[in-house]
Amino acid sequence: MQSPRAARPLASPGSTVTIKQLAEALGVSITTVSRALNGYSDVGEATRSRVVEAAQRMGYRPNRNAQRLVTRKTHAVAWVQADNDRKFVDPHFVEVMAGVLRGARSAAYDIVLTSDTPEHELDVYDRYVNDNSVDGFILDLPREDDPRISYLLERGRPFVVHGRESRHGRYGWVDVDNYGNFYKLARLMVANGHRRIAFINGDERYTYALYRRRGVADAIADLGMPEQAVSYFAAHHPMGDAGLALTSKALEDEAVTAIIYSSTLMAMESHPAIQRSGRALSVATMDDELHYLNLSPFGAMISFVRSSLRDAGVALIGELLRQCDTGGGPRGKLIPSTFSIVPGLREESLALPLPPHRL
Amino acid sequence: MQSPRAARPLASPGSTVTIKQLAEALGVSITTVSRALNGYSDVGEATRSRVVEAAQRMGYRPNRNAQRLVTRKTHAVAWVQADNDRKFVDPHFVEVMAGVLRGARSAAYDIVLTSDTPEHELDVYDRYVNDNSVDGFILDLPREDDPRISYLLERGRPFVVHGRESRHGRYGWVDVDNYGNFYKLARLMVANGHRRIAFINGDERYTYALYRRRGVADAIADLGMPEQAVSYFAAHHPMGDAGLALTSKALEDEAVTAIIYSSTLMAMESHPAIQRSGRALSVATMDDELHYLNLSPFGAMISFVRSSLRDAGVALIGELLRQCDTGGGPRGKLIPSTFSIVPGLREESLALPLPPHRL
DNA sequence: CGCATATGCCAAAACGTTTTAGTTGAACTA
DNA sequence: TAGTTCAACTAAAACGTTTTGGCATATGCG
Repeated sequence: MQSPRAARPLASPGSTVTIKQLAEALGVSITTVSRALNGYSDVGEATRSRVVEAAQRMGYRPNRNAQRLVTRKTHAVAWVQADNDRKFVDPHFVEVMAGVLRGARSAAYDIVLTSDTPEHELDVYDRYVNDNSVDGFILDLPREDDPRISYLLERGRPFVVHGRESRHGRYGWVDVDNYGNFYKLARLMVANGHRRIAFINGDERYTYALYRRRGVADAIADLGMPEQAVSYFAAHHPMGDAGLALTSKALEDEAVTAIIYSSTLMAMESHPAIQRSGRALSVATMDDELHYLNLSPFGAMISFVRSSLRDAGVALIGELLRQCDTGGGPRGKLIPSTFSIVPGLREESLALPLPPHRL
Repeated sequence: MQSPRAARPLASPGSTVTIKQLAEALGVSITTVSRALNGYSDVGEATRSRVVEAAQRMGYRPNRNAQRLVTRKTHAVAWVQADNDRKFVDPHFVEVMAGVLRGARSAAYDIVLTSDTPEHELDVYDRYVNDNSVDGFILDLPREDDPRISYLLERGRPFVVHGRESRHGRYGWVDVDNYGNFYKLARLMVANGHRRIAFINGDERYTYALYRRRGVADAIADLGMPEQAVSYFAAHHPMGDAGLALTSKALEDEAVTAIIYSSTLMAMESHPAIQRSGRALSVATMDDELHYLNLSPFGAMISFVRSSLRDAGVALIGELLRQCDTGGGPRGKLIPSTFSIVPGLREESLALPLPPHRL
C-alpha cells in the first residue's frame, strides 16, 4: 500500500535550501545556478549538469513566491464557485473539475478554488486581478450579459467560459451545442408522432437552459406545429426533488406522450413515477456522463444525447493556458455530442440538417 | 538548453498601484503606509485615515506574492485530490468541499486544488512543502498507516485529516464515528430479530470502511452471534453499479433478511432490485446528506444514520486554520450523527451504551 | 600577431512587500 | 534644568528569485 519512493529525494525536515546556498555549495554564482536550471544556453554543459545534480541532491525548490514576484506569472488560475446552495452542490461541477485538474497538472498549473460573496459577485475577481494571485479565470454557468465577462474583458485578463452568452464579443469558451441538441431531440419526438411534449428544463436564468429551450421552441415552430405542442417547465435547480415535482405536474396533462429532460438526474429520479403512471411515454434527456451514475438500467428506456463534461474540463483549462502561456487571442471550442436512441424509435430525423442557429 | 524564456522587461508599467506610489502621493514613507494599513499602533490617527482613504481611492491592493515572500505565510491551503477515476468522481467530495470553501472564505484563505500523480503520491506534497505554495494541507480518505500523514508529521507542517487512522499519534482530524454508527446499526438489526444480515461496505482499503466493518463485526460478536450471521461485501468504490451488483450477490442467500449499506448511493440504486425480489428486507444505510439527493421517497423504507459532510468540511478548515494561525497543537473533532429509523422497527437498542472502542 | 567573436560566467539591480532599528521632537518627571 | 519617556514617523535591510549588462578567457580568421 505504501507508494513507491519518489525519484527525487524528499527534502530533509526543517531545511529549505535556497538558490544562494546552492550556489555557494557549488562555488558558482547565483546567476549561473538560475540560468542553468532554467535552460539558458549560456551555461557550460559541465556546469549545468553539476548544478542540476546538486539541486536534485540537496532538494532545492525555487521559492514559488519569489518567482511569482519577479516574473509576474503565478502559474495558477482561479475557479470561483458561486456560493448559493443551489449551484454549489451541483454534481456536474465535480465532473468538469476532474477534467480541469487533469489538464492543469500536466501543465504544472494550480487551481485556486474559492467562493464568492453572493451579493458582491465581482469582488473576488477584482481582488485576484489586482493582487496578482492568479494568471486567469475559469467561469462556469454564464448568464446572459454576464457581469463577470464584462469585468474580465474590461481588465484584459485571460479567462475562459464554460458555456456561452450572446451579449459580448470575443472571449474564450468551451461549450456543447445546447440549442442544436435540443432542437434535434424535439424534432425526434415530433418525427415519432408525438404531438404533446413536456420539456423539463434547468434554471433558465443560465444560458445553457435558455438555449435549450430555444432549440425546442424553434424546432416546434419550424415543423409547423402549434406552440402548445410543448409545455415548458423550468427547475430552479436541477437537483433535489425538482425533477420529480415537475414530472408530476407534466403528467397531469393526459395528452402528454413524451418528456424531454434537461438533465439525467431529473430523468432518473422521475423514472419510478413514470413507470407507476402506466403510460407509454417516450423519454429523452441530456447525459453529461456523470461518472458515478450508472445509466445502464436506463439504456433501453431513455434516449440520450451525450457529451462529456470531463472533456469540457480538459478543453477549458487547455484554452485558458493557451491564452496565458502564448498570449494568444481567445478561441471557442464546441464539445461534440452523440445520440443514443432507445430501440424502436425512428431516428432518421437526427441526420437532417439544422437551420442556421438563431441564438 | 531548449527554450530560453522570452526576455521581458522587469519594470512592466503596470496599471496596478504599489505601496511606493501610494506613499509618494501621500508624502509619507512606505513604512508608514504599511503600518497604517496593517493596523499598527505607532501611526497617528489622522495619518492612518488619510492612508486608508487614499488606498481605497487609488485602488491599492498589496501584491500577494511580495507579501507571501516576506511573511512566509500564503493564506492558502492545499487539497490534493487523488487522480484515480474511482476517488475523484466521488460526489461526496463536492459536499465536503462546499463546507471547506465556506469556512475558507470567511477566514480569507484560498484553497489550492490539485491532483497527485498516482504512482508518486507524495511528490506534490513535497513540492508544496518546499516551495512555499501553501501553509497547510487537507487530507481526505486516509488509509491505515497513511504515508501522507507520516510525511507531513515528519515535516511538521499543519494538516488535518478527514477521517482517522490508528498508526500515527497526534494529528488534527475531523471524523464521524464510523465504528460506533455501524455497531449500532448491526445491533439494531439483531435486536429486531434478524439473524442473517448482509453488509455492503465501501472500499476497505480506506479506514472509514474498515472501521465500519469492525463495528458490525464487534456488534455481532458482543451479542454472542456466530460470525456467519453477517455476510460481508466490499465495493471497490461506492459508485457506479457496485451497489447493485453486490446486492444481487447478497440476495442469492435466501436467508438474508436485512441489508446494511455503507452509502446511500448504493442503497438507492439497489432499491428497485430489492423491491422486485418481493422479499421483506430491512434496509439501513449511512446518509452523508448529499445535497442533491432527494431521499424523501425512501424515508419510509430505509433507516438512516445521518451525518453532515458539509459540517465536516467547515470543521476541517476550522481546525486547519487554527493550527496555521495560532500555531496551536492538533485536535480531533467528532461530527455528530443522528438516527432516523423506519416506522415499525424497535429502536430501544440505539440507546444502549457502546462498549469501549476497540479500533 | 592582432582583432573580432564566441563562450562561460558573474555582480548588481530589480520585483513589492514587511520588519528592524532606529530618529526626531514634545511632553512628562525628578 | 536635565533626564526620561512617549508618540509618530522613517531609512534600510531583509525575503529569494530572475534578468541585465558586462567581463574575462578561449577560439577563429586574415
